Amino acid sequence: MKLSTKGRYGLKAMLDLAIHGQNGHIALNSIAERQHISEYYLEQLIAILRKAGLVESMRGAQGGYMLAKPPQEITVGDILRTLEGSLAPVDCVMEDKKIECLQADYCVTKSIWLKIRDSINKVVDNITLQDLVDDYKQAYAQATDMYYI
Amino acid sequence: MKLSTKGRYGLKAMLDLAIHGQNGHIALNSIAERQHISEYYLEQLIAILRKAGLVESMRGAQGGYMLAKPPQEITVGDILRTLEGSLAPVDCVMEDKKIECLQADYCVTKSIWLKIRDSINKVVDNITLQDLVDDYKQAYAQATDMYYI
DNA sequence: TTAATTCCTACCTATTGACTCGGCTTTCTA
DNA sequence: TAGAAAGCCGAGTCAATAGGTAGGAATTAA
Repeated sequence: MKLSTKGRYGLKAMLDLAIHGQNGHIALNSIAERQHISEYYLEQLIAILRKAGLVESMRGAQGGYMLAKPPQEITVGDILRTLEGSLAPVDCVMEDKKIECLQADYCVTKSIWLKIRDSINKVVDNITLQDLVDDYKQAYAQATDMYYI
Repeated sequence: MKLSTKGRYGLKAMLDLAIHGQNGHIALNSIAERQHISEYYLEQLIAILRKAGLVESMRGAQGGYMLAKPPQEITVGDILRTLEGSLAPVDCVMEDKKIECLQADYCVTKSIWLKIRDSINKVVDNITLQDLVDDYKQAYAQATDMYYI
């Protein structure tokens, strides 16, 4: 029941963009450096976020990435589900599942998995990037660098 | 963020014991057969549950397993945490973690992970095996077999 | 034109999940 | 008291996945 680095790194990168990318694009390598993430690996993660419409890119010199929407319109849930897939604890209660379980009507544990899924979604859908930016600014009122996310 | 088969199979086995093991011990192979789980694999899982004090065993002919406590005193959380470890989404908020994260005071995402962990625990700690037995009996009022857990 | 940057695809490697197996020990029962 | 029926234990296997590397093509500002 662990989140992978995809979700954690991706959230770090998005928060980095929310903090440092208010005007103009940010190069991937500067995000990777600040957040101590492999640049090559982050490249793959941010491609997923781009295809999901959460970040915008600009190619070429002075290019980079920025948030596609204001940070108060991007939730932690958007980011985590984009990178991790459904946060359901078992496949049978994934939001986007194709095949309905034949035993669903008789299954007594399905309700447990549903409750877990919904409680996780409730948490992550009620925290926006702006909330995290605010927390960050409060914690670092006098600091200059952001290492700790 | 998926539960492994350890947690799912273990819960199935415990529910099987709660339903079929009211008087006397149940042989592992009969649980495995009813629940469609590899007997050899289940052996390893039930060993963990035994060491955690959730089931009791009896060796030798006519031996087997039974719940160590009444089903209303065993929660889904007890079972899942025994088999999966902490249900925390990241290591830094595991209940039993040894090393305190040095950046904990400054970390803005830690509060997210804590909320997720606590919301999962709240769900699973408030469902007992007896609750599941009741659900099962209601769903199967007229059925004889239990395949679907 | 060139340097900086994203985009895309393929590849690698260690770890883990999910079993499988063999042999030993214990205990009931005939 | 022998033998069958169970649990106990440790090792081995195999495929999938996580996490990361790498190379080169395309794009764009200066």
